[in-house]
Amino acid sequence: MDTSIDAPAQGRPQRADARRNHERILSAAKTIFAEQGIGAQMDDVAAAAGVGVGTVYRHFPTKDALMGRLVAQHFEAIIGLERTAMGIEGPWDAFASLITGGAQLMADDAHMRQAMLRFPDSAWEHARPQTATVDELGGRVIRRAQEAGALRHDFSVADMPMVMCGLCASIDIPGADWRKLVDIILAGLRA
Amino acid sequence: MDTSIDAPAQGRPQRADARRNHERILSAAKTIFAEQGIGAQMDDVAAAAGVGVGTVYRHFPTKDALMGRLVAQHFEAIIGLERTAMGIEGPWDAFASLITGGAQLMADDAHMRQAMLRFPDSAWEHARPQTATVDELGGRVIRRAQEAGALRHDFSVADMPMVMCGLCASIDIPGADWRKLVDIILAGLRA
DNA sequence: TGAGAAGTGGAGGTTGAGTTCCGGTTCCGT
DNA sequence: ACGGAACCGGAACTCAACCTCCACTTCTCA
Repeated sequence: MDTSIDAPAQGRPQRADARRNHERILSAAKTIFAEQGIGAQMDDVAAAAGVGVGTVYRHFPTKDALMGRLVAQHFEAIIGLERTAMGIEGPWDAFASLITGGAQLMADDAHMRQAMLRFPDSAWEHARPQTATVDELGGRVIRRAQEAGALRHDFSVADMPMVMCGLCASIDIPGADWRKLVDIILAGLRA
Repeated sequence: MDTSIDAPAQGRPQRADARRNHERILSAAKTIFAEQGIGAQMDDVAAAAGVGVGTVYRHFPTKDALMGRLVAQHFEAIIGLERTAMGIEGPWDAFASLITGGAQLMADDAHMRQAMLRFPDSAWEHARPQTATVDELGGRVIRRAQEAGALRHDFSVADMPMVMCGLCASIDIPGADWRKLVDIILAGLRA
């Protein structure tokens, strides 16, 4: 995954051990936040990465920044989903794959759910560039489905977070089947 | 609203000022939590009730207990909604009023949303009796709509939390119109 | 290989929110 | 009116979590 965002923009390159630690922290943070949710502590992340807290703070100036980087990573996954969707022939199928795929992505990743529902806005700021791309590509998939007369015309990219957040919240409900909600929402979205 | 749950079960009755303060705290807590969400502080609740923190803790042993009592109150509101729904003639209209009304109830109350999405199970314990009734009445409304052939047959009471949580999460998305999601879900639920 | 820049670790400072404690006050039965 | 039980208030305690600081270690370049 591209780490250039976190590396210093100029000057001499990061030392090898620093680069290694950066990756370890990111990977540990993902696991820890997925397991313990937003309440996970920086000390835990540091321990899981086999590193001191000070090192974590050297790489990410604040907890928000660390969480933000994780959000950004997840949005990169969604961008991948969108590119795949754009390659699908049927306009409706492409759109449906976006919803289903997005839900599946969240179902597989507790951290992403936490991010969607509980991360403070301040953490989302760090993922601005990614969210912009997500909106741009998502908009295209939506427009194509609408032009084919398959998708409700009053649905827009701005409504995607609402739908995805809704699905996201439902995944954590014990004893509920989120696939049924995907089904219901897709049925409700058909033109 | 019934306060007997919080009053001591036996012994001499509460003093008049204590009873008065109990109500004031509950009412202030509702406002404060609705405005500020789960992050609201006990000191703020006390201030809004025109009372010291000590008094708040005399009436509710912990923040969880106070929040739990509020959750219970909200479920009582939902029970009211269900009774109203049972009086509506059209089986589908009755069901739709439940979804719409429940969403509206949550839209009006940030505390309820916080509770749905973020409360620890420990706080929900305080609302057990109410949730049981909610399920019982909700089940009747759902069954009636299904018997009339208006509602998908694979939908059950167990799916209600999923739908409501989904709606709930979407309400907090900035720039989104949750009424549209209600519309989409209802369209998807029609048989 | 050695100098010094870059990086590390983790004890402890700081802050903020929940809870306790107890001297003072208010209510109620006699 | 009065005694005492119940109740009140809010300063202070406690505890947990984020973040800082700096003595020490590791890497890199000449």
